[in-house]
Amino acid sequence: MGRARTNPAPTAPTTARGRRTHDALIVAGRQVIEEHGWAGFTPEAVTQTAGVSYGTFYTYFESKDDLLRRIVQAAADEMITESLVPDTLDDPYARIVEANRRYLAATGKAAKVLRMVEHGAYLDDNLRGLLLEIREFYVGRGADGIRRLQEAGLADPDLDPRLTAIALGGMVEQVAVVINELREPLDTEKMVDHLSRLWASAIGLRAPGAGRRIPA
Amino acid sequence: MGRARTNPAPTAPTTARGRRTHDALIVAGRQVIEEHGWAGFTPEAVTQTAGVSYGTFYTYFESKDDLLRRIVQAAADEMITESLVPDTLDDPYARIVEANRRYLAATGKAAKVLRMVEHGAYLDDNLRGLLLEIREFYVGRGADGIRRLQEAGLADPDLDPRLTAIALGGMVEQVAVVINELREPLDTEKMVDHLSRLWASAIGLRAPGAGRRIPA
Amino acid sequence: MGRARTNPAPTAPTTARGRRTHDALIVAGRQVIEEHGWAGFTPEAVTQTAGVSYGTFYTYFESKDDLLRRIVQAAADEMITESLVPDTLDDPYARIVEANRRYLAATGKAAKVLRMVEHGAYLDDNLRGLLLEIREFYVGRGADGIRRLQEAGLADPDLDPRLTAIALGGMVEQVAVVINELREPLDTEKMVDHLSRLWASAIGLRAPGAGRRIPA
Amino acid sequence: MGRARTNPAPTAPTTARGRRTHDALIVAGRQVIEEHGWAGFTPEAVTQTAGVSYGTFYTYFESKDDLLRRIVQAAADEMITESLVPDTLDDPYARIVEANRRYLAATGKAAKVLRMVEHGAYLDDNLRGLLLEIREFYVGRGADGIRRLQEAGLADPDLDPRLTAIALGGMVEQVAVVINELREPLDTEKMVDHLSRLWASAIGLRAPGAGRRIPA
DNA sequence: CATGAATGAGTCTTCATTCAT
DNA sequence: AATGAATGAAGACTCATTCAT
Repeated sequence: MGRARTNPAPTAPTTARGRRTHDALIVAGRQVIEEHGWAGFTPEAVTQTAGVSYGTFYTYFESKDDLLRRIVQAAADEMITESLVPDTLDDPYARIVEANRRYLAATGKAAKVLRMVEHGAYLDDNLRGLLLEIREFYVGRGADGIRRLQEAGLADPDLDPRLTAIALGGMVEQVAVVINELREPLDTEKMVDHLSRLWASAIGLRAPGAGRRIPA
Repeated sequence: MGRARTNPAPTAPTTARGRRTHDALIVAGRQVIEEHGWAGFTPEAVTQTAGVSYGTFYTYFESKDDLLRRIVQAAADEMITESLVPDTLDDPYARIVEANRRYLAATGKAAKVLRMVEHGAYLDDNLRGLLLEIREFYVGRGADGIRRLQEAGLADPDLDPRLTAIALGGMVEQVAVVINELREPLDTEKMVDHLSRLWASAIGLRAPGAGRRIPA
Repeated sequence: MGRARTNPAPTAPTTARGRRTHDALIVAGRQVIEEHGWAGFTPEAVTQTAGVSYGTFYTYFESKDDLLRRIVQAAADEMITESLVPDTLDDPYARIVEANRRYLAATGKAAKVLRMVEHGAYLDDNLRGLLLEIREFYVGRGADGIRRLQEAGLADPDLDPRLTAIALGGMVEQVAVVINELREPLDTEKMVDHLSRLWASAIGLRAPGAGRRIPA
Repeated sequence: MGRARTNPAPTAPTTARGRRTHDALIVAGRQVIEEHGWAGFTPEAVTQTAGVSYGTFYTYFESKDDLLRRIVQAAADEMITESLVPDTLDDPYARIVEANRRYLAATGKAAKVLRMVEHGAYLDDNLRGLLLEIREFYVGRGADGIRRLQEAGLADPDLDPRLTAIALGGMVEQVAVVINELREPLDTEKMVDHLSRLWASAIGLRAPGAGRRIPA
């Protein structure tokens, strides 16, 4: 982390055994960081969990941060994949519900790592970039959705789609944090319901035909 | 070896000089943590910034964590004080606007420390407690406001006040983070407007007499 | 901050090199404590004496006290082993002479460490325990010997074996201190002779057949 | 303790107030060392116990060791004074009993400090000198007594008075340690009786007229 | 490739002593 | 004289990284 490096730069593993060790380290790294947090995330702990020797760590990773970045990247990919709402779902409100449900679920698995890593984000530009990418994915998706609804006359046209997406996305994100980390005992399904109704009301979502704004 | 602590337990300074040094250390501590983050927050950095010798740190603080707690406590107090909305403000929507404006402003000054410290919250119960207290203040205040509006027939009675406060409070909190840390160039006043409109619409806030409260 | 220990808990070395370093540290530790006393016994001094880097200390020992305990344990074992009087020696007086001679000799090698460590004994329960064990070994052995002589009608039956062993054992112990530490120039062999005669007379040891046991 | 000194050398207090403070510090020092041991013996603790400010310490004492020396000197004087056996006591055995009783008693009050200080004796020549002086007092007195008894035909003439005094004096000294520090629950009066009988038997003390060696 | 020992700068904390008031 | 704040060298321990085998 800032020392000049004289070590051979790790190369992509060429043998099957190498691949296995490499992957085992990533899995172990994630497990360690989830179970013991940032402070417990040491090469020693990771290699021990992976069942390999200490030195092997630097055969595959340039540094602790290198492994961390890979873990975060994997967690981010996973989270985004799991958050995708199928195109087949047409009803706007149903899409909101589904997006929220999936976000809270995805978050339960991957966001632990992401949150834990946020501290590091103040120091490492690569990590900061990764986190921004994830955020951008959600904000962009939210903004697109809102814009489409506005164009369809289903949402308040005075709202700036991006600002609105940042705000409402933040709402869901923060609730995920509360659920997953502060362990306030919340009923997830009830929360999904509230989040969705709040989101819909906030943008003035109107059912195409009906007078009722929000389905009871 | 289990040696008992023999060092003077820090006491409140009795002389003016002592008071000055003590305060300088708290100021320096906050500055250091804001500029260099948790990782840069060392007794050495703090004393150097304050222009005193290393040992002086322990004249006033039991430990690094002791200072940290005081800084966080001060930041929390400051933040909450600055967030209070005057009782003289009666109009519900105006209160929402004011609360949001103040929150974003307070956050700009104090939340930097709080955010930076959140990582520590995974480890230290005192800090975690402090952060939870702050959150509880905002959640409680939000929930009370919503409940009152519901009782006055001005807000959607189907919403659980606490869940709603957590969600909408989270929205504002997260936006504050985005503004203050990720430095996405956002127009704060415009954001206050959006947050307030979203919050109001979300809970279905209705002007007592008029048909629609939110300006089109 | 209550960070959990993340450093590798020292394990027994698995390689020859590791064994060598480990042993070198123990040897160096004993040397340091003998030459510079408790106050000079620092990880830095020990590693420098052993010719390894500072950090290596903690590869093998959990703490300074950990090494200290091992040194003391080794010294204690060594001392007790060297103090054993062969069972083949039958004559009671000859056994007393032999025990004293061996004690003074053993003490010359090991007691330096033990004495130096006594100060620590006021603080650390493990060390205190070790020292008590050693004392108990000698007191127990002495008391047994006296009891047997009493039963054989060879020693004053009015003496409490344990009290007597504590007293006479203390005599030999203290003389060892004087010889080894205060460096009063004493003729060891002459001292052994005196100690043995005093011990024998004190318990009223009588040769089975003869009138007086102690040579005039 | 080895640093060049630039402080004004403390002078003997001239005012009554100064005298009082000076004495209070010595008393407090002894109390601290007895209650909290060597490790707790800090200028801070001493001044606090004496109820004066930290800096006052160096008004009266050059250093921590300076105070320590004065404490030890006082304890030594006290111990020796209390150990004196009145000249009016004529009977040799009674004198032995009295000397042992007084030694154990004196030791209970003063030896705590002395023992605790022995560690320092390895470092500081002044202290070592003080301890040697005390020892010499007892050894000399013991040797004189033995010599007189030998000259009176009451003790084994083959014993070297000095070696014997060292040995038997060591016996009593060590027993005092056991009683006072290791807190083996021993009946002091019974121990005095044993020590005296052992001492008398050891030197072959004979009652002037009688055949019995040791009075029952 | 794997192993595990070695490295040493860095961290927090202590405390005898000095100094300004 | 007294006060109590200031000093800073030194101590124990950590841990990311390197290296010999």
